[in-house]
Amino acid sequence: MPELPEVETLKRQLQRTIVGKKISQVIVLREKSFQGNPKEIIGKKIIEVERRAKILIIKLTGNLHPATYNYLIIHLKLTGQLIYQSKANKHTRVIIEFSDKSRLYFNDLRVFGWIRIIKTKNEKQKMKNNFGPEPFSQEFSAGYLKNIFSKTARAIKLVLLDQQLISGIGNIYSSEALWKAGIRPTKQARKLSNLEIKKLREAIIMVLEKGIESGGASDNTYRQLNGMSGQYQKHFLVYERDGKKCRKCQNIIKRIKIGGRGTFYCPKCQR
DNA sequence: AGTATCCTGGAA
DNA sequence: TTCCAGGATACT
Repeated sequence: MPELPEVETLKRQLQRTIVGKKISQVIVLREKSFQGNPKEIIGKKIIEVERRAKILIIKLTGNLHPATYNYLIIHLKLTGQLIYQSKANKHTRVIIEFSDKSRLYFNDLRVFGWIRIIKTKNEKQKMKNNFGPEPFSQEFSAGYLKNIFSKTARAIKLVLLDQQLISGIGNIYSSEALWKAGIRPTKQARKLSNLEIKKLREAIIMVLEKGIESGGASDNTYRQLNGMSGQYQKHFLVYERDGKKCRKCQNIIKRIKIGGRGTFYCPKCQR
């Protein structure tokens, strides 16, 4: 579930909570959830926390030259949670303990998520370069979208989910943005008009901003760093509203599948 | 471009 | 008991 707004919420909360702390212990309860040797990060301090697409990057002190750093890369995938000062439950996969005895719990019901150690800035940069532009960046312009859309016959919904083309949009916010822009999710990307592209770009930025303001969407497993739910699910425009009335035109919202993913739209006002 | 797959648990 | 789920990738 965690998409850009959910991961950004955690990034901001981690930044003001764990920066400066020293890792004293790493407990791996499920091998698959931690890639690399957990002993390698013991004794290291958290320098800063950043986000790229749906990934968290925690910068750590290195152990050789002062200018070398290590990085912890975290992908929450569908059901990952990062909770600070909680206690373990049956879905806890990794516990990171700091020297002040406070703890960060990585819970992940479906075990698709992971934590990974990256040892060089170069490797981190390479990882970051695999993603398309961030929606809040200058690069994410109508011109850029027009260019990538023109090259594909895929449905617009699938293009929005493609992390190599655009960073951070997942199943929830793609449905939300397409509804706001009045575009049918099945429409071929290359067939969008300039006006539709402009509207879609603005809609994407607006729904992601609203998501961040709401602390993310917690209709299911997502939680903020303190364990509390996000609130965006209370503001869903179309997502999970199948069978209900469209908020714009009162028509009934439909649910279909695109690329195997549940997709919600209004047949009347999304063309 | 479409489907299976990694896992677990809740809903149907 | 079967079906389905917010991500991403490896297949055909």
